[in-house]
Amino acid sequence: MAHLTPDTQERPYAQTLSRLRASGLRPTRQRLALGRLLFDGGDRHVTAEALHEESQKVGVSVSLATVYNTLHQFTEAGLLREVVVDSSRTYFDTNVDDHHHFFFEDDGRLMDISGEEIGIERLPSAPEGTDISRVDVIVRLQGSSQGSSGDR
Amino acid sequence: MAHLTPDTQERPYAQTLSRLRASGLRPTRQRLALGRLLFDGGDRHVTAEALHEESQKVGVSVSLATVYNTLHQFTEAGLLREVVVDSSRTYFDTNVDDHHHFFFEDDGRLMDISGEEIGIERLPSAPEGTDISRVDVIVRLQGSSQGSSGDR
DNA sequence: ACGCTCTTTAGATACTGTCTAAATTATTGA
DNA sequence: TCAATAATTTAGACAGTATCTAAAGAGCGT
Repeated sequence: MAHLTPDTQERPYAQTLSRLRASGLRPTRQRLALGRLLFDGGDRHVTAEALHEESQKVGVSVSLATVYNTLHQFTEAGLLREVVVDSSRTYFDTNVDDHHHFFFEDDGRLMDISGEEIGIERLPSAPEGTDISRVDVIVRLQGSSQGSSGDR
Repeated sequence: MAHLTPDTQERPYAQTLSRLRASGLRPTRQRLALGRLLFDGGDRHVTAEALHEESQKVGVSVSLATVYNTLHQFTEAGLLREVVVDSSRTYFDTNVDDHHHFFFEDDGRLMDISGEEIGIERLPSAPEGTDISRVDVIVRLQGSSQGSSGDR
């Protein structure tokens, strides 16, 4: 539990660099830049499009295809987790610990619910021949009256 | 609880007809046909594409646009529920009671988990200014070794 | 049957995401 | 350091799901 090393301030790419190495991914300019955006400064929920835009704003030129590639590679490497809450967008979560989500239906935002904050009892056993790969709990919310961050 | 009137055999469209009337939707040929496919014979999980194909197989000509329209209208009317488990497809569930789902990741099938079979404790309260519209629990499964019904 | 309104429809359009083949970049060994 | 090799990036084509448009068709009250 608890977050990993946040030596963020000092050597910006150190964290991402070691993660890439551990996953056998070459530390390219693009992956380092995206990794920095993703992993520096707390948990995040991003879509490919959003991350792509963000990287452009920060002045890093990365193609959309690479953003998709990278997000999937990071996911395979266990650095990210896919969250399915909206059938038109795929979200990636930098928090890969056991946890669940609030989903603000009004503006498409996600918020973590830590694994301890929620409990499931009487989970039925998996059908013959299958194994449970994950249990997702999504608490859908409506009526957000805060015109906060993410716009649409 | 328990399912609603299954006088299915006798007057095939009676059930759909009354549902349409109750929702203020005109009982058109298309809606009746789709309603029959959906509501006769137990709970179902369908995608728009699948329902479209199915209607063609049964010899009912319905455009894809109409299938989408109808599924959404039925959902608004509370006759169907949308289930989000896969970011590339939208599933519609004819079971609108409180319940959850098994999702077979291998073949994209869904299976209901009744509301009683699962229990949630310690649900965190909704953030300021929001209300919980629904809580979805998705139990993702892998390794189905049964080449049963739905193929892909 | 008439007319008003709701529905349906084909086809265009939008959008997310993937694929391809060529150019670029990282890595390795000399 | 340099070239050879392999991984990576990229633009643009492509695929799939879903929506939109405007015109034709069908239900319903009178």
